[in-house]
Amino acid sequence: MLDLRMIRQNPDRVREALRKRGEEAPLDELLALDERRRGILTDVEKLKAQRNEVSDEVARRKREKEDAQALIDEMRVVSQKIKDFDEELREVDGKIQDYLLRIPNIPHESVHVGVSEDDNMEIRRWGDQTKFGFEPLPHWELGVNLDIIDFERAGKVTGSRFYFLKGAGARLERALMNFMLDLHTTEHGYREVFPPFMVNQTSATGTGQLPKFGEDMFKLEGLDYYLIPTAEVPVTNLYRDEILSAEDLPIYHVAYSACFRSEAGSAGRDTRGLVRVHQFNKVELVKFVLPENSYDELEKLTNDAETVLQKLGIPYRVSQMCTADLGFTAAKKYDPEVWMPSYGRYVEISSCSNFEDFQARRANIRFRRDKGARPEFVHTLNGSGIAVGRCLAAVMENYQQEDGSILIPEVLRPYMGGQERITAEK
RNA sequence: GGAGAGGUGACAGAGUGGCCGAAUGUGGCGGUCUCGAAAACCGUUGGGCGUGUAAGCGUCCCGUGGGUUCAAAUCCCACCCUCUCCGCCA
Repeated sequence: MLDLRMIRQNPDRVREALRKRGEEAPLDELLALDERRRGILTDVEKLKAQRNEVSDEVARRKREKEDAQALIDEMRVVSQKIKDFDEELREVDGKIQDYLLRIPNIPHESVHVGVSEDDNMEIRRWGDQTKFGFEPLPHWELGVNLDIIDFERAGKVTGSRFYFLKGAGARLERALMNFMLDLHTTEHGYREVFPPFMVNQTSATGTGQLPKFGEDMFKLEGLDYYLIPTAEVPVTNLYRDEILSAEDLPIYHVAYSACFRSEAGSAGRDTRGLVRVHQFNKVELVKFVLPENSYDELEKLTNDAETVLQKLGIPYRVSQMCTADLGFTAAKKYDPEVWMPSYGRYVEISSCSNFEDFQARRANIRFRRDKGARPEFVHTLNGSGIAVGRCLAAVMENYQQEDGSILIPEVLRPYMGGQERITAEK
């Protein structure tokens, strides 16, 4: 959420920034509401001041056993006026909140302008695209052949876009998760948290999923619980409505969670395999930092995600999102993308963003620079470190052998009981 | 799920209609004292919004949201959360 006072002071700057994202925000209406609100506030607060003063006088007279009836009658009228004003104020406030919660973040000045995802820019590349001396198979065929992924029975048991992992496949998934968590906790300084997989509406609003993107989440019927689309939601909301002290910062958290996405509006896309499913595992990195450090922290965060891919030996590149592809909440965003032989292109496997104070303002996460200083909003960042399901697919495809077996990357072998290769079982 | 108890400032804990944004204690910060420290003593110590260059002024906040009243931490209603006992359960 943007700062209303900032919008009031720089409406043109905000309009221009949003235009770069391809958004038209109805700022005039918002600013009119804001003016209306402040007008009401001035009036109603005057009346309240009067009421407070007269109430004291009533109390005094009662104590002195004097008559106060005239004052009481007078205040009855004033109180009614206050009530009317308050009601109007509530209404206006609600509308303002609604506007503010639907305005996206402002892109950072270092983000290049674009009109679609085609304008995203590759900024670096690691490793060579995997070459095969044979016709490589997509991971969904490899998985079925080796009987380590079962889409068909998942369709029976649940529905489309679900899958079972079996045997070495299930273990490899677990190995990836543990490898990532261990890497980030022991080498990159993140503290592990294991979050709830459901959150309430306030939390989903805090990180920006609501109110605009409710249909992307699964909601529990009759309850104020949403299945999390990413651990970003519970972990960022850890410190909602809190004032941290500057010594606490930066805070780095890493969290494993299952992620649930309805994939509304993506019917027909990536219908096969593990790339686009309703439930997947992800290891997420979340940071709370001082505002002046957040862009350095974004670079480090992205590197931390990339380290996973380097250690696994999977070729990848990093794209910087243009203004049109930042998503609702980010001021700047990098997407590490892995080489996926079946797609013949790089596929997003992480997304590393700096939200500046956009989420912190929504979730009211603040810090105090010094004792007695007034609280400021922290900057929040997060990035996948990394998506486990897509990573499993990338390992399978890039490490497949001509005989249909899959070589296990060195760093995962300790997590696989020393196993070096996945072959058909039985 | 059933029965009961409770949610007040950083923490502990008073306050049951008016001088209570809130006693007192602890902690924090500043000071006196001291070679220094401790102790003791003195002072100070929340957040939001509006207004103002600022100092300040005003207003709101005692789990949340409504209501009663001239006036609510205090009375009423609903909800949320915590704790205890019972039931169920991985």
